Amino acid sequence: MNSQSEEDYLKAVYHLQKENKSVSTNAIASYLEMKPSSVSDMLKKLADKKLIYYKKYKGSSLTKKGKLIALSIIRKHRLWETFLVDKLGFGWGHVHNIAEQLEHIDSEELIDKLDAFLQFPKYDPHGDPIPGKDGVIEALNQKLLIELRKSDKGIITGVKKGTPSLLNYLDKEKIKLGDSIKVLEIREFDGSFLILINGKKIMLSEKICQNLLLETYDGDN
Amino acid sequence: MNSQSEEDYLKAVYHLQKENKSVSTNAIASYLEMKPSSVSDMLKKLADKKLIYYKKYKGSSLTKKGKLIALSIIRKHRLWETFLVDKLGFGWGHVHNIAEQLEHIDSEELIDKLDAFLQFPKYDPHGDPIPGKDGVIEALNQKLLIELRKSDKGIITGVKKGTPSLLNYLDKEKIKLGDSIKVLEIREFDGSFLILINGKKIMLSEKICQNLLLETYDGDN
DNA sequence: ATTTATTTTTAGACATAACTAAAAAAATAT
DNA sequence: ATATTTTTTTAGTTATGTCTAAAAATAAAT
Repeated sequence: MNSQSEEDYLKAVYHLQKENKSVSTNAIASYLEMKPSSVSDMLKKLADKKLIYYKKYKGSSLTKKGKLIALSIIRKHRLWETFLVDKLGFGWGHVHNIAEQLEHIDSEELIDKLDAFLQFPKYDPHGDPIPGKDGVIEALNQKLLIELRKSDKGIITGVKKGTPSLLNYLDKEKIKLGDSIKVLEIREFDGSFLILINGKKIMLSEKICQNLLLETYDGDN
Repeated sequence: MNSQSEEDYLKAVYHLQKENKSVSTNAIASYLEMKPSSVSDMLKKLADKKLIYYKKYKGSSLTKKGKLIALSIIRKHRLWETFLVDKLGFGWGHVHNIAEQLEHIDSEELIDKLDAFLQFPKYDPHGDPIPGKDGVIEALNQKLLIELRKSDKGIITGVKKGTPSLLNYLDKEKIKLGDSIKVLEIREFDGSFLILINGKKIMLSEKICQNLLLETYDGDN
């Protein structure tokens, strides 16, 4: 068994690791809000356990074993978030901290039964895919709204950084996962987007567009 | 906030503490499967935090504050057990260890919403009462021995008035808390009871029977 | 190519929460 | 009443996981 702390580190490396590139000690430290020296210590320990590859001064990356553990934590996190929103009626902005605790509960049977209770959801309330028992995670074809051009269409599937202020804003504007949008116009001078959503025209600032994830489908018409 | 460990100790004292009597260090140690020296250390800490009363060599008991915390943990434990059995389909024998972990999740909002989701259950799957938010717990189903009828069974849970003479008498007869008894016969003329306890038949006067508390379970056979 | 700045690691300190072994207090027995 | 046993506490050790401060390695700048 791995400690809660070890699990947090593995998850951090997983989230920071883009395309198998190794992750710097400082990046992990700032992600976890800890000092780099603490991270160094832990990396050594995780390397001893063969959960990460680690070369002094050269950063670290997950081994197969480490990645599987990270994915199982993420699986638990996202299933619990789904439970909190779908069953207990939490707003999607309020569940992260609680799921952060629940993800460390140790019982495979519990997660299997929770999964069944939720009817084997594929995505969590933020639109992030839920890894399977076997660690297989669906990489759906997501783009940031900011990457779209005029006339492109898409379906909102998630947010890049789920800060409460963003989530509250989306709630207020009645923008939710699954909504279809079409880009009507892009303003040169401030990068803001005029979009069509639920039959209404809405202005979204560049900042918002940098954080909205969409599944795009070919939108010539 | 209190650590998981501190919460476990408070819960242990709560469970061991019958009628405000103080609990011995050894009793806590054996309940938690730890060494008495470890318990001593922790008792000092909990006393500093005003969660228990503690006099060296004299045992410990919960303060009002400590008792409220213990009850809130028990509330969480029993709500989670109810969830596991009623919603996830666990057998009631399999839920304890998982609830033991879940009870330490820190979020009042979570517990309130879980309570509502379960439709404010009064008892957990083992039949134990679930304390309310305010720490009010329904007294368990205790009866005086005098209220039982022929063939009834029960487990001794306490005494109504703990006078020395009564306690001495019980000691002499080797009657202690937790002993199972069965009513064999009730004598009309003096109200005395003939009971079966520890495989032996014993006569108990009416006076004694008016002071012995039992948890009864259905005892037709 | 050296110097300077940044990143990372090491070394040592601290808190928590457990342990063992020994001392002290309380309870029991002679 | 004293001796023995049991219970409880103290003192010192250990493991985990954090920290600060200083040293070492790497990266960036002149």
